[in-house]
Amino acid sequence: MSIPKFYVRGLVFYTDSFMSTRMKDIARDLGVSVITISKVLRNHPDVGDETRERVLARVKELDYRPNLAARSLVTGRTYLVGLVVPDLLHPFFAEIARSLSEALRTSGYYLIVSSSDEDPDLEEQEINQLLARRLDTLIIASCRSTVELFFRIEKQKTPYVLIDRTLPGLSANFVGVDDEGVGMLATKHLIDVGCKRIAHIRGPETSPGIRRVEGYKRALTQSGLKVIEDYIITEPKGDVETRQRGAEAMRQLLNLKPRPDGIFCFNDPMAMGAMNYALDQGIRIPEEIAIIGCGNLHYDDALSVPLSSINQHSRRIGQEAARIALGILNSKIALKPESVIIQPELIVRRSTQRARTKNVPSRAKPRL
Amino acid sequence: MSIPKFYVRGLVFYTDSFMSTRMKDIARDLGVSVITISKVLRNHPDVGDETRERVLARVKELDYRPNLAARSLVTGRTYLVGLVVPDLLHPFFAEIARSLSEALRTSGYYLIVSSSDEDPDLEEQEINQLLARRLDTLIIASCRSTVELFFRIEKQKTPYVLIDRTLPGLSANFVGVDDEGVGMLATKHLIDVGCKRIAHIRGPETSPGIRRVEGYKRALTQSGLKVIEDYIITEPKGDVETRQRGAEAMRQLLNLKPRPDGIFCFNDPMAMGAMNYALDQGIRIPEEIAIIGCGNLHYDDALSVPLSSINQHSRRIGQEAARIALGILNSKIALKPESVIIQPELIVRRSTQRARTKNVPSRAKPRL
DNA sequence: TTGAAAGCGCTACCAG
DNA sequence: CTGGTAGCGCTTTCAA
Repeated sequence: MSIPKFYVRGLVFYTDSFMSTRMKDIARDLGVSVITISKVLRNHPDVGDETRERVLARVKELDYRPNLAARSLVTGRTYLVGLVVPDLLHPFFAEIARSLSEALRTSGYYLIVSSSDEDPDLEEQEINQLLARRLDTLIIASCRSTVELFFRIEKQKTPYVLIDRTLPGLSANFVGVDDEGVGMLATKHLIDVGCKRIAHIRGPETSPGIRRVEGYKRALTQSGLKVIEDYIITEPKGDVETRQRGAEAMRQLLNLKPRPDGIFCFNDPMAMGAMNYALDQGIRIPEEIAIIGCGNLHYDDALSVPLSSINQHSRRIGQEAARIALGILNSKIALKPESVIIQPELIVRRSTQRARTKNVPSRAKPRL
Repeated sequence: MSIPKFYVRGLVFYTDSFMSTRMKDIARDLGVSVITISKVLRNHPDVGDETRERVLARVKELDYRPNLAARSLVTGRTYLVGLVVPDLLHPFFAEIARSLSEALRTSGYYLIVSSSDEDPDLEEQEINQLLARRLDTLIIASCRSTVELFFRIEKQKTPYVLIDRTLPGLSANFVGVDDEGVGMLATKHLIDVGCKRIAHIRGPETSPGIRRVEGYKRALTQSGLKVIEDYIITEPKGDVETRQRGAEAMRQLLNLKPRPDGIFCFNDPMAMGAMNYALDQGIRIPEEIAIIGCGNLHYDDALSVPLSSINQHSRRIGQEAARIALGILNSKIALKPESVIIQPELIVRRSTQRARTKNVPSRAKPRL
């Protein structure tokens, strides 16, 4: 790189390579100013028709695209929204990523995704990176248990929306399902189908894990059933490697006396793991043990025993998060934090369909 | 914004808000030059220990992070890699995204993902965006059938790696499975378990779809079986809404006389759809019809009839793509395009386990 | 309708 | 070891 700059530029012009085109090059070619090019590219009205035509022609010819990093530097906007999730492979988050990306794209925003692997330190690193890149908004399904990081985000004036998980003591934009409702809905359903000894394989110490347990307990209490702590199995990393954890939890539950006859699992993969383990032990589902999960994943109805579940409406979570994010970005004034709580929906399949059923909502449609 | 700039900056200093910190601010506070700050932040050795300490202290105190957009503008590097896939929800691509992101992160690169929804025009738009952002590399599972777009990428001097799908007439970096091998492996397996009339629900007109058909035909021919065109069902968008398509294809196949007794499906969701439809019609699997898919998705062994499949090693695809991308980024000279062809692996489960089995490789491990 | 001047926040280069 | 000068590619403001 000891070649003087102007010489390099000279080469560009003749060899059509090495460095990429800039507005300056087009301006020189056409004998107009850089500003004019800039205006044309942003559809600014202050340009004569003929000039505009000529510019567009040359832009097309060179397949020119303005450098967005340079633009960002001036405008302070990156048109980039960051999404931080614990695990992209988890269909729940993949679906959110998908709907979010779709919704943002129509407004010209792009999504940059990162995975925290359910590790609070990694999450912090990722968020630091995203902050350094000056993203316009962050959308976060956080695995942190303290609010300090979020205060730091606020200090940088980067708007953010929490999804799926809230933090106590944090007044922020939030979109998620009513998790206590999830716990109640699932547990009440097990009670309705005649289960007497209902266990819960719970999730991690994030808000969904905590609230679903609360809902579970509340449903039991309301129906006059006792909460038995042995029936609550804790699986620390609820959204990672869940099938093995579900199986292990089921192993523990099967050793209890009396054995539970209904299990509400934190999520579907966990329920799948638990169910397979039980089936492998020769236990009949739902006759001996009824099982319900959460997430309503798309393969639930193709399982060896189709799995009852709670629909969390992940698609809507992404859409609502996008709506809030765009609202903030289009508003010149600071908006009050908004909370969108989505109501869960019970989906009944065979894994909870027992003889003594009463009060069961209409069946899920036959598969396909 | 009619407040004079210096006044605004003055406010910053006292109110700790409104605009974000810059190197200039820290330099002023400490009475050193901006350059010194920059050097400290990039671990440049040319800084005295005491100065370095003071800078780091202030940086920490202010929770300062350099503006990466500004840095990019100077260095010409964004430390951003773009991934373009047809569908993030598809576990195959989600897994690739995951492993890719993991591998890149350890070298300081970040991943920006976009979904093309299996739409060539959308894919082009997405790629244009990514090019405008001057990403350091692009990783693309393309749904395009012409190479013109890729020549344009090459003109911008943006290195790229194709994954999963190649294009005829394009000499580019590529990582993917040996798709003809996939077709042969699956079809041969069906032949080995005694199937005589083997159908194929094929994928789209991208290289995996095309090559798998070729492998299917070749396996038939090699075993002295005739290729019957009616037994090949075409499903245009193979990686989108696949279950419905699988079911529909199965409906067509069941109407044929004689009915096929073995089906190789382009991917697992399609196989799931096909299998469920057949089961709902009262057909016994694998006794009446054996089914094999491709992808070896994580729920395959929990299905009502556990699904035989071909493992495509998506994790490795991500890792290899990352390796190639990093190789390009760390090399000062232009490298020759590299091709990594991963060998597929047969996973046998119940959906192809028939009485007349011969020559069947060892069973998949019992679930969990 | 057009464009000159100024500057976004940072780093490369080279002189001291 | 330190820092001044110059400039990355673009937009903003305002004058012509």
